[in-house]
Amino acid sequence: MIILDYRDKRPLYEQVTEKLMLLITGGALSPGDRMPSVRSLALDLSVNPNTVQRAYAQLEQDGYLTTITGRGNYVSEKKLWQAGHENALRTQLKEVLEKVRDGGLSEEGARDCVREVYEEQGRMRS
Amino acid sequence: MIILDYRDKRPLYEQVTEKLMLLITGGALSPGDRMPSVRSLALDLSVNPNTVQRAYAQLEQDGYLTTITGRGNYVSEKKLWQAGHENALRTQLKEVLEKVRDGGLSEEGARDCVREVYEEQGRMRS
DNA sequence: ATAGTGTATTAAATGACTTAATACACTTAT
DNA sequence: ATAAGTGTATTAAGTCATTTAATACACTAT
Repeated sequence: MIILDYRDKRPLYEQVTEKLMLLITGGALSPGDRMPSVRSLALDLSVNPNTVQRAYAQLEQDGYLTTITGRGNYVSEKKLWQAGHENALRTQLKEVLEKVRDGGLSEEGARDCVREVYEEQGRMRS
Repeated sequence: MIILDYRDKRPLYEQVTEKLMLLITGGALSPGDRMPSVRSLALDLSVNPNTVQRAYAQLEQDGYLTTITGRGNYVSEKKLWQAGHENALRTQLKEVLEKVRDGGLSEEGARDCVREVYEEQGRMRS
């Protein structure tokens, strides 16, 4: 379900959080779907239950999951995370744009990057 | 000369490296200019000399500084870092673009962000 | 010679992350 | 009711990168 990258400098719980989020927003997991239990996912990833717990807690905080004690974690309705997700993406992009803009990259240069990256997506679909 | 942000999660040496780099690429420091000594900058920033040394070493590695043992660190000629700098900015931007693209942000959404951020720059100039 | 450079090394302190071992309350199925 | 499986919380220990501290050495300029 998930593959962890131990060369990545980011903490494990952050990787788990991000990958699960992508499975949800990408539609691989649908609203109402039950998530694997904290313990079982920890076993799958060869990771401590606390680490998975931390990821689940973050995902619930951000509206992607709804937790029911004793039952499990369930993917939330789209309306609960859609807006926040879109906003987070834009904020993330803008922060880097401000950084590279201050670093001297021209608006044209930035547009080039956008074009290249989204052309790349086109190739992936074919 | 530099103000450190202790709320920033990134290590100090990384902040110092980035800020000095911006002073160089931004033209506040010109090729040939002598940098403050490792010890004096460390005093200025209330930071350990090792931390400054690490920043200087990174800047030399990336071509922004030329080090002469016993004399000091000097801002390198533009040709030594110009290309690498431009490339680093593009790579940095592209990595985030791929991330938000995979997260579901449309190409139009990305273009909006570019427009907004560079409009912001226009306002700063006035 | 003396003072100021960059550089290197070793030791200790700090803090975030991770693992480990439990424990408890709740829900479901038997 | 009992047992198994949930989420949740706590405490302790270990790991690792970062940072500080204290030196030491080679080089350069005055």
